[in-house]
Parts: sequence; C-alpha cells; structure tokens
Amino acid sequence: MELKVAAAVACRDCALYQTAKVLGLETPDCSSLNRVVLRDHPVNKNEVLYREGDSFRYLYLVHSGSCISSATILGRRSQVMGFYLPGEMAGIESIGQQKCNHTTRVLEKGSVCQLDFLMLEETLGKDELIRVQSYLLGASAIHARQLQWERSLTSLQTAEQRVAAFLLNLAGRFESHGFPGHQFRLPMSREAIADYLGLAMETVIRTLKSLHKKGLISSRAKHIEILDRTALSTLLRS
Amino acid sequence: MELKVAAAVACRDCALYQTAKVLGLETPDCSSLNRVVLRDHPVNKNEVLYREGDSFRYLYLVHSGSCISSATILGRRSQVMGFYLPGEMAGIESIGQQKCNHTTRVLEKGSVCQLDFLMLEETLGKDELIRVQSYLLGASAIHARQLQWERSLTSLQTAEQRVAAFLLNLAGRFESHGFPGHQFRLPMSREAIADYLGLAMETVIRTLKSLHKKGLISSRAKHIEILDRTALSTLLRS
DNA sequence: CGAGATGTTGACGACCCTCAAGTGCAGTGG
DNA sequence: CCACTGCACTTGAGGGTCGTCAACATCTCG
Repeated sequence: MELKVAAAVACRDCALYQTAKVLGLETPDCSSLNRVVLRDHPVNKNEVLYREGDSFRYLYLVHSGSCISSATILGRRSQVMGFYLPGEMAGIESIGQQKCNHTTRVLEKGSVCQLDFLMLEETLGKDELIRVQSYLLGASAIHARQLQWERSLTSLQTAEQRVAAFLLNLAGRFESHGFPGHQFRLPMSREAIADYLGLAMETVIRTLKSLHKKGLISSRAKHIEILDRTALSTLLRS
Repeated sequence: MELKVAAAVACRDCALYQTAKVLGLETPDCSSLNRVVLRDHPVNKNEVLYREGDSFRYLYLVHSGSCISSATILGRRSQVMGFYLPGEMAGIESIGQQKCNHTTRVLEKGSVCQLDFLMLEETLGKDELIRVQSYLLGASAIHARQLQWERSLTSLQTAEQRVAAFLLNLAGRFESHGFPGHQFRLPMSREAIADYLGLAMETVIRTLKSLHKKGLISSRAKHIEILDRTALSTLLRS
C-alpha cells in the first residue's frame, strides 16, 4: 500500500560480506566466495530456512524481506524467539552446536545469501580458519547481546514498557543497517509481537493505540512512526 | 545451619579443566597450565570479580561457593542477570567484546580458578589457538542456551511457572556438575530470585510456600527439596 | 542482647489475560 | 462490480494474578 519499501541492504552493509572479508575471499572475481556462498537466493513467504533439529550447516544473511524464528523451550508450545531484519544473520544461534534449535521461516518474501559453514571449515587454511573463528566469536557475542536484551524484557513490568522497548530495539536495528529508525514497517503480525513479548495480542494492540494517543508514536496497521523517542526511552526507566 | 555443604567440584568436572585440556596444557607437571591459570584462589562474600565496564581479561571458574552477576540494561537500575554455581564459568558472557558488560560478585565465599584470557592468545601457537577458539565457540553456545532459556521466562505467565522453571533449572545445573539435583541449598536471597525472575520478592515467597503446600517441593529457608519433579515440569506446559 | 538485614504475612487495587463479538481488508469467483 | 470467505485486527466486559505498602517475624552477627 503505502511505502512498500523494497528494503534491501547494500552488500557492503551485509554481515556476510564482513565474513567474506575476514575470510580473505574478497578476490576481484569472487571465485573463492562463490564456492561457499549462494548469493541473493529468492525466498517466498512462509518458506522454511531451517527447522528445529536439522543438523546445522548454513548461515543465512537476510538481504531483503525478513524472517521469524521460533523454538519449543520449557516443553511448551513453539514460541517466537526473534526476528531477522535485512542485514542480519539467521542461523548464528546454532553455531557451536550439532543441530539447529530454532525453526526459521520467511515473514516477507525477499532474498537471502547463504553461507556453507561446514564447507568453510573443510576448505580453509589455518590462518583463514583463525580469522573465521575469531569473527564468529564476535558474531556470537553480538547475538548474545541481543539475547541479553530480550532476557531483560522479563523484568519490564507493564505492557507499555515492553512494547516501547520492542519498538526502540527495532528502530535501533533498522538504523544500524542503514534504514531510517524513526519510521518503518513492522514485518510481523500483532500476534507474533505478542508472542515474542510474552503478552496477549489484545494487549499489544491496546498498548500501541495508547502510545499513539499519547503522541509518542504513530501506529497505523503495519506502519510505525516514532514521534518522541526520548519519551519512549523514559518509559523504560521504571 | 543445616547441611552446610562445602559444595566444590572436582577439578576434572571443572570447565576450566576442559579448557586446559583442549589447550594441550595438560602436562604432567602443570607448568604450562600455571602460566595462564591462577588456581583455587579464595574469595570472600561480596568480593567483586569484575565490574561492568572493566576491560575484559579473565575467565573465572567457580570451584566452590557461588556468584551473582548483574547488569544495567534498558537504562534501568541494575538487574540480576544470573548466578554461577560451582563448576560454572563466569566471564564467558564478555567473550568477543572489549569490555565486561556484567558486574559479578561473590554470593557465598569459596574459591575460583582464574584464567588469563589475553595472555592465552599471545602465548599460543596456531594449532593451540584454533583449538581454544573452537572450544570457546562451544562455551559461548552453552552460555547462549542458558540465555535462551532465561529469555523464554518472559513468556511464562504465572509466578508459579517462573519459580518452578527456576528450581528445575537450578536442579539440572547442580546435577550436571555432579551434585544432587533433588535437594540443594539456594545460594541467593529471595530478593535476588525475585529480581532474576522479574517478580516481587513477596510473590516469590508466596509461590514457594504454595508449591510447598501442594507437596511439590519442600522449602525451608534456603534449603530446597524437590519432591515431585514431574509435577513441577507439568506446571510449565501452560 | 540488640540492631540491621532478611524473610513473612495480610489487605487492596491495578493491570492484563480470557472470552466473545465485531470490523476491516485481501483475494477469489461469479 | 459485487458478494463471499478467510484472516488479521479491534473493541468491550469481567475476573484473577501479582505488585505495592505496611506491619511483623526471624535470622545473623558483633
């Protein structure tokens, strides 16, 4: 409808590109890169990238579109664990393990680059391997920071705080990948947000409306505009 | 008072020992090991191992006693992020980053082994470095799994579910380090549990009492006994 | 023994989950 | 162009859970 953003990261802003760089795969003709990377592979809505229990093999860089990942934890029904925006890397949460512990599917159709993680380890020399591992440790750390952020949602008491934190987090992530952070399109349904935040869908809806009425955001369908970022942040400080 | 367990892991059950093994530092006289590891260093209650913002340098293996870590996230007051039991590694959450993002202090006095992470990287040869990095990726993955578990607390609706999940998690961790899982001493205060779980202290107390009355656990001061593990697990399945 | 920290209990009210009914929108086929 | 269907979203009413506050008990340690 309105601003149907064909949001896509430039390759140089892409995390996989960084990976490729540390690999020394940045040759002029990209021949080495092409051995381990499948580039700009189109994916359709609801397509599954990988499933819980699959043996771990690939990292996916979301080039355009977006993904949602879920997992069954604590023996409960599958829960939404996170979202992958353009420029972010899916599959990273399974590094260091035999099997994937998330199921990740496409939320909005787009394209992904795919890196064969196993072939990487087999193909590389020692020096390259050291750089790759070192890079992956850094990537794991970034993933861990996001996990810690999500973990701290537990201590946010009100639905208003959780929704505000969610919007600010999305804004920051969009910005860090080169998109405007004050105005964006929510890739996911209200229900997915609710599941992710541990709230009921109705509560998410009412909270968005309430923030809208207070003038802190504009929320119309999937289009979000952040009008008063400072006030939103202040909500979090208990 | 009662069963003042001098809970301490045997060195072979210790995560640092595993590290040392992958390092090839397992020489008969331990001379190499002693270069990077400070062993069995006694620590007192409330002693700070490292502080938020410190530059990252050491990994700590809790040998006996226990630790609590906290962080300021979302711009709020410091929040309890986790506990380190005997056999677990503190500091792992800062791997891949310049600075520590947690403050970790001693909850019950005991002793820790300390590994100089920076000296490690300087001292080692390529092959050793590859093994270390590979091991650390695995350790990060374990840490990430615990983070994911904690993250999923958000979706547990009732206080009863959160407390049950907490007790089961502790039980599992004690067991995986060679201690009985059905009966243990809580190292931390009710307040710390509450903060960790995102609940009020009073709620934690009432919930423990309620679980006690239902016959699922026995809770007397810091002493916990798990009487019906199956029923506790069932509580989590919504 | 006394003082401060930690833990416990009760009363009350706000917040949010549940359930249920209703609205808007996209895609389909006549 | 219109009805029709399905789905996501919205709105309202009611009740339970848990946070807050305040008083009190117990534990710990000098």
